[in-house]
Amino acid sequence: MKVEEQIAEIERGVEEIVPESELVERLENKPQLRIKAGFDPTAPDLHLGHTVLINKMRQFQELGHKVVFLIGDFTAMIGDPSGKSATRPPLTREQIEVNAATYKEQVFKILDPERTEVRYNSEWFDKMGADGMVRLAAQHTVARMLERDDFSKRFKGERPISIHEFLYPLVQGYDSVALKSDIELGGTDQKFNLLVGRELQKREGQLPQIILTMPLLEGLDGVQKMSKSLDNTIGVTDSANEMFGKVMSISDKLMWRYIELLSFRALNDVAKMHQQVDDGANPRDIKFDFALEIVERFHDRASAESAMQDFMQRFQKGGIPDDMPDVEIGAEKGSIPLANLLKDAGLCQSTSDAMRMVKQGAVRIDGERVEDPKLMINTGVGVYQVGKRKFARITVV
RNA sequence: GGAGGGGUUCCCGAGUGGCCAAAGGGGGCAGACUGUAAAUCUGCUGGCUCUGCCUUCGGAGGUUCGAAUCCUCCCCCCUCCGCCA
Repeated sequence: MKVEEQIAEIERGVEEIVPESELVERLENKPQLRIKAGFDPTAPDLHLGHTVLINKMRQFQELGHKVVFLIGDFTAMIGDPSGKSATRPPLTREQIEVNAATYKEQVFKILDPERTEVRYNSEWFDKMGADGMVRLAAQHTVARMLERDDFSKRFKGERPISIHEFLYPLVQGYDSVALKSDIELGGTDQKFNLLVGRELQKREGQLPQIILTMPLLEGLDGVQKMSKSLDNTIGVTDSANEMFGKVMSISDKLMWRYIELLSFRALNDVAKMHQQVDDGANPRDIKFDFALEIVERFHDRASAESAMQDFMQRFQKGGIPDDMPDVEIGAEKGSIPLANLLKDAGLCQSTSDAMRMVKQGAVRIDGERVEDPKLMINTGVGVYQVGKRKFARITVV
């Protein structure tokens, strides 16, 4: 593929390329580039936000380049200070290994294993030793470190910065030296760390990597970045039904952002979708297509279609889903008040909550709305529903 | 070390003796409507054996008929000054 064509593909969705001129040059001179992207195995689960970067890696693979999936098992022990004011608790070796294994498994749903090199940065750091670390630390000045926004804010604000936090960018930068990367991908919050990599490579006499930053994906709320702690994620291990529903729940506006960063559809396809909506098409149908694409990526086509069927059944027709949890609840006197039953079955958080739900008209038994929370339920089976999303087949014994 | 400010329900944040399970906002949930778990509107949002009762406002005591609100001690956070350099 011609360099100009590659550039157009590479720029898709990207926040910033530093410096762009070098990218052109590098592509012209070297047919297969080494693309590095590092991940700290600090949390066990990946979500769609993480996949923005992985999608970009895949794109490079499709253009014929070599991707290095770097697992920061050494770095995980430091904890990335980017944008943070608090220190993370250190992880044990075992936790890191478990997380890393999960990452690999998930990531290859997107990446081509043939064109991926999986590396661990403990490979070189375990051997480096204290003297090596000191030499590395000598490569950078405190003044340069303090150029970083979060550090300088903390410094000016007289908040603590631990010495080891200064090491993080250096360590990440050294990874680029060890891997001889041509390009490093990262989120916009990683820009400083990525630039340190360039710096260190220059000092080592290597051609400095070009850095390419990707935006941080907004979470389901549409405002804050997708993050487990904000509980606004779509996890790559979410069930097909859950994933489909979550995609359908994003607003019509946010949908375009997701499509831009997560869909593999060609750019002119996306332009067509915009046109269709402008011409009066229902954005819901665009979302259906997109949800199918995403669910298929992490499950398979059949599950995606069945998730769509289930979604329509439940929300468009107000029907009852095919599979739901079966619960058995014991009633000591042969009957049990409805509110208590709902709590015991896990459909409501507390009996007070159950009372509220019933009063608000959210509870149905076998499709019939009930209004009395104190209704005594006798032994037998029934399909209980709280709201549109929570169902259980409850057997009272 | 000195002076001051602050810790409130999931989060932010009001409340300075009773009308406070605690304003307002956010988030969440539910209902209506719809084109979807979009948007919009409305309601709910500590627990329970639920027209009543119980527990909650950093912690422990105390004053009072009655305390998130007053007093005492303790813990934690922030600001300014000093010490140090």
